[in-house]
Amino acid sequence: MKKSGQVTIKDIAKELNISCSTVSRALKDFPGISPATKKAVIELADKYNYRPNAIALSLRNQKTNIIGVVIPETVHFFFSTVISGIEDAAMKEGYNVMICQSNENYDREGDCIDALMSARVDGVLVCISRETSDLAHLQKVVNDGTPMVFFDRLVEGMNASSVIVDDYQGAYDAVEHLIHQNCKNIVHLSGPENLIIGRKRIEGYSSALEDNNMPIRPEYIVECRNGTQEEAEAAMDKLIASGMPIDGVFASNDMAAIGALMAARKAGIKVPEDMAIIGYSDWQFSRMVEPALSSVSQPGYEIGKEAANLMLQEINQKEKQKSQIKILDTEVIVRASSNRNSA
Amino acid sequence: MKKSGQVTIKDIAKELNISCSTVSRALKDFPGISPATKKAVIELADKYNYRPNAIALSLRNQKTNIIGVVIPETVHFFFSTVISGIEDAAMKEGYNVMICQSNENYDREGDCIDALMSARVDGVLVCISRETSDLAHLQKVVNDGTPMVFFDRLVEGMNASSVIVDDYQGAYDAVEHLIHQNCKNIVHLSGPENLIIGRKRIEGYSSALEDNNMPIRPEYIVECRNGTQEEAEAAMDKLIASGMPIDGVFASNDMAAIGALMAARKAGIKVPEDMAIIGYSDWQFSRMVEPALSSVSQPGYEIGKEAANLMLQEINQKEKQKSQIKILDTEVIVRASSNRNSA
DNA sequence: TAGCGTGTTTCAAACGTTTGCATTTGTTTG
DNA sequence: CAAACAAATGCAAACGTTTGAAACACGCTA
Repeated sequence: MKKSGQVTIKDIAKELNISCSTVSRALKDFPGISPATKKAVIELADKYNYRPNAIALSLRNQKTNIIGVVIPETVHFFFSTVISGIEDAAMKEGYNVMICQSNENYDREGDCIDALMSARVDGVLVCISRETSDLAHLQKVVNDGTPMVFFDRLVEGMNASSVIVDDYQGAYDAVEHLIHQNCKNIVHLSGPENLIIGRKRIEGYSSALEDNNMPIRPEYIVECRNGTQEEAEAAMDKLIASGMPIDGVFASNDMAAIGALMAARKAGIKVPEDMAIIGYSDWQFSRMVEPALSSVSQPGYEIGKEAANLMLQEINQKEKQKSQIKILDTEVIVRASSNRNSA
Repeated sequence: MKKSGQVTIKDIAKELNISCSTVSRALKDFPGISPATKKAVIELADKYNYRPNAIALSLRNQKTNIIGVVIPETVHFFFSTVISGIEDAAMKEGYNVMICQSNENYDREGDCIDALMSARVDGVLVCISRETSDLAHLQKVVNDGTPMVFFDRLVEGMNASSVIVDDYQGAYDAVEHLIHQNCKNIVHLSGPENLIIGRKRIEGYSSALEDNNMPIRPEYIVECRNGTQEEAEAAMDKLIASGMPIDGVFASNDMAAIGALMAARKAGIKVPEDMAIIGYSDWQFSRMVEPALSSVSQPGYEIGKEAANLMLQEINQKEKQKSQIKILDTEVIVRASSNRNSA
């Protein structure tokens, strides 16, 4: 018996006075091992709770069966849902997942990448941080021949696949919904504009107005970089105070939408009667606020699952395929905050 | 130049016509390497973006610098907050984190443990699933000499430390708060009773009543195993329909509290005037419902941080210390749903 | 010239596993 | 009885890194 640590093939070999090769083959049910030996090995392995050393295997096979994930924050409902999807898809194929959070910080994103590359993960799934515009650290990854897949936030000009939602269409649908609710002056609380995701939503917002013969007013597009409730609330306070006849708000995330809700409440503006509000992401709490918040739902779990599967596919084929973009559909969830029909 | 994959010490050695040992020592700034060699090695390593192979290091050092985490679900606000705390504490000490979610499932918890042990993580942090009562799979971990620390959900009878919140006190404080709000008939929507955590809350609930000379009525303690809104709502529907004069609810989690809120709303019972409600965990959305939900806040980030630090401490000392239990304080956050003073 | 010291470098083993090839055993056949 | 064969097992190298010990080249002294 060993004093500490897990048993190895060596330990078993020594105890049975046979060689490592034999033990290895016995455990994998190779032909050419006598039934007696096989039995003895398996019994001992079982008794000592033998588990193959994944480290040694990784070194020999040049393959860790780990996929790395770089994510802005784990603590957001959407992202943790994505992780859940990744986890399930990976585990199903015998892969483990190593997660690093960048905290939306460029430098830390670099550290995460370094750590994962050092760990020799078989591939990395990344959702770039808000701060990231220089892609050198990511370019190194593909240069080293490590598969990479982006999720949620599209990254262009790089030979890597992406799994995203149709942000343009989601925004378009949300704004059109507001128009159908008879909104005439719709404000867009936008996300950071350096993310393609944010620009797509602005485009969707603009197109929906255009297609419905409504003017696009630049002063109605307000950037909320951090996407916090406070930020959005302050922005709305200002808009309301300015006397603009706002009767609709499309926020680029649910926190911002709640901020708008709070601002409206403070100003005595009735939601949805005087102002219809819709958010983005359909966070868990969205249905619980009063009035329940309409939102554009993004299929977080599916994004994670699709991204992981795309990754596994790339890992398993030797030749690098052309990178692809997988676009998942969003869905407008109409709740009380924008529903004037039943009001 | 290599065709693919990351460069190794060998590649550098070959290109400079020196031995691996020299390269290794040059990179670590060992004495006894000529300045010229040192310079050449470092330059080449830099040029090729050399990163030490953590796998090889792990194998040699018998140490992976990875800590494993087994968590019921990543997609809950509380748990993702814990993960965030673990991540930060680990990263600060140069450790990576490998996360497996058990989905509150016993078998899958076993698979997670197996995967992590196979990966030879230096220690595991675990929050056992609701289903877990047999501890054999965890016992194997400590038998193998791998440090283990439990968090959030206490596990007794095992030589491992735990980081938990003072659930007894949290429940006690919550119930006493309701009593101070003049509640006379307080219901407890309890969690699953096989978790110590659930029992502690029942004890806290009971003690608070006792200490205030109020009767403990078994029919006022209703188990909500799954902790979902629907389950709690149904339970409350039944209690309300039975005609019991309930004027206070202490729920063992915020979802259940929301369920109670919904049931009250349906029944035309005013909150907090006719019924004061307080939840547990202080989820992010708790402050956003209407009326804003009172709750017992648990320091998720601190739990993660403390657990990780305890783990790192255990990893770094050769001799196994006596295991300890670290208890973090909860805090009653009073909001509209239980505040009758300003109402 | 042998001996010594110093500064620089290489050798070899180890970590745990797999696997092509070689070797050992035991049995059968010509 | 020797040769041929099959069955069972062992050897050794490889994956990338570190590190104690050994080796080398040099100049200096006795």
